Amino acid sequence: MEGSREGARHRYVFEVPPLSSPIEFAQQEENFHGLSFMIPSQTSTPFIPLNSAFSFENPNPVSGNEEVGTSDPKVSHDQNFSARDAGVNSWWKSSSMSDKGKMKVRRKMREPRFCFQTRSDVDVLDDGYKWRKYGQKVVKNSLHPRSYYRCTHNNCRVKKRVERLSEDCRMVITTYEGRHNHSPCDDTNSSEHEYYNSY
DNA sequence: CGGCTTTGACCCGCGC
DNA sequence: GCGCGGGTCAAAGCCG
Repeated sequence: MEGSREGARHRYVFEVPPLSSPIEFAQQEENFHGLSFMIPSQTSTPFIPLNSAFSFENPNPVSGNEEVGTSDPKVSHDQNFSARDAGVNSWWKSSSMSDKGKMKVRRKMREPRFCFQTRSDVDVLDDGYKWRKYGQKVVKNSLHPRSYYRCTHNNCRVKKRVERLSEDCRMVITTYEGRHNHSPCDDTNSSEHEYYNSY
């Protein structure tokens, strides 16, 4: 089962706001690097995050408490999808493990992170990258478990969390963390430049 | 057979 | 100090 691949076989039902396309928003947010991987230059697998809620995280948080806001009040309030529920713990952890079950280095991570909300029948949206699931967890205030994915590309530590809204199981919250050091749909070819150097 | 998912356990930060 | 909640690991099993 490969979610990301499976996603390509399904049709997403995005709710497209007529005015503010996430794409446009994305292109204006040059600073936010994590987003670039959401917009593959090749549209062979048309992943377009045309969702009703699309949010960025300030890559340079003022207080250290990153806010994950969304344009959808459902998410930011009802679902409490704040920085805390978006997994603030992950910022403190590095995946480098030296020994079995022992974290070697734990430090605040400054990985770019953003989340968005889509209406989809599948959990894992096909964004052109290959993801491997490494965990699933039932979280509080949510009827649906949260899934944890990691990019399978070599040395790419981008992670994402996927969870469904408890009140509307068709709505999927995807939170990306980190940025890819390679191109989408290009796991085998190593052209790693355009998404890497400007952050 | 290799890669992926599943799932229970473990670890850590935070709130009380 | 303790318990809770969230994130990650890793063994086992599954599947192409």
